[in-house]
Amino acid sequence: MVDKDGFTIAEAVARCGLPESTLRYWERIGLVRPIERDESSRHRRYSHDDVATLETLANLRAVGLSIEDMRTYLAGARRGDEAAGEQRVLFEVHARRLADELNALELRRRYLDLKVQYWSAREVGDLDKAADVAEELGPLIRRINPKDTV
Amino acid sequence: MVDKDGFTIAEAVARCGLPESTLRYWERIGLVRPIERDESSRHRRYSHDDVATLETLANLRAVGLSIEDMRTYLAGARRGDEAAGEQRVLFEVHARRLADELNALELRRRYLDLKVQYWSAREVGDLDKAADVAEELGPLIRRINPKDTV
DNA sequence: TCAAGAACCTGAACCGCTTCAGGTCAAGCT
DNA sequence: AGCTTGACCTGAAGCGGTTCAGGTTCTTGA
Repeated sequence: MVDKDGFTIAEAVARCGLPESTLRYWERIGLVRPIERDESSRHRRYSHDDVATLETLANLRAVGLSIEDMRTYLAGARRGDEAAGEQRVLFEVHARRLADELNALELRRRYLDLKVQYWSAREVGDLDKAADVAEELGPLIRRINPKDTV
Repeated sequence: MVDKDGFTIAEAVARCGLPESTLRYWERIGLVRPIERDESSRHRRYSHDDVATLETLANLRAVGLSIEDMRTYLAGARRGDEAAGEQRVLFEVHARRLADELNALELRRRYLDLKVQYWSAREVGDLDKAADVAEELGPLIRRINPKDTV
């Protein structure tokens, strides 16, 4: 703890919650600008600013933005109010996508619950119940995977 | 429509809803057994059984099973009642995982909604509202990404 | 019957990372 | 000074597919 003029990669990881490998990868592909290096060791030294960016990107990734969308967002954030409309649209699109995913996920959870019940019934040899559950599965499957017509 | 002793890959796709590329990929890695070929053209001909397996796998993939889990499942399904306990556990694990994902997704949706509100406020120059929304974002971010301490 | 276009084929490259192998560097113990 | 341990480095390969390039084969309609 001598100079303290930058965070090590481990410290950056502790702050943004992303794996080291991802930090290196994002730098490699130019999503974040090249990180300064310690003169002697050539190890990365993250600035406060770098870490703030990573924190934001971590959230954006968590909600499902693609690399390209994150690039777009960063560019828009740099332009400020001028790009506010585009930023709003970007987030609206993803909010919408997430709402859809939420519905799909709820169905899938029900499907898995039924699968548990089905194999549970077979486990204890209750074939009547197994048949009942299998019948419940049919209509659900069609809603999960509409192409599945069986 | 001469012989009708098997489905073409396009027909299989229509039934299971998976992309062609995935069908070829799963065959390549041995998740599904090698599909019979038409003698003259070498094109794949899927049996009824093949298609039924693909339909099931499509559902399992949709709910998030890994390739390895799907292999395990197929092996268990072949063993029948004897493996019922293992199958139940497999599905319980995934049902649990999905329930957790559902909670996380709900939080993320709220995060995106706030992001929309934030940029919407900036778009119309309502800085007070933008600041209010930004303040609401803080605690939410900590719940989405606990490592994010800013 | 022959040419065009659709459907299919394979192998390789790409995506967004993660993992692994093999090597460098800094700090602490002996 | 030498040695170990741990953090860090790079480049390459792996994962689960998807996409693309380049080449057959099937179908169809003029």
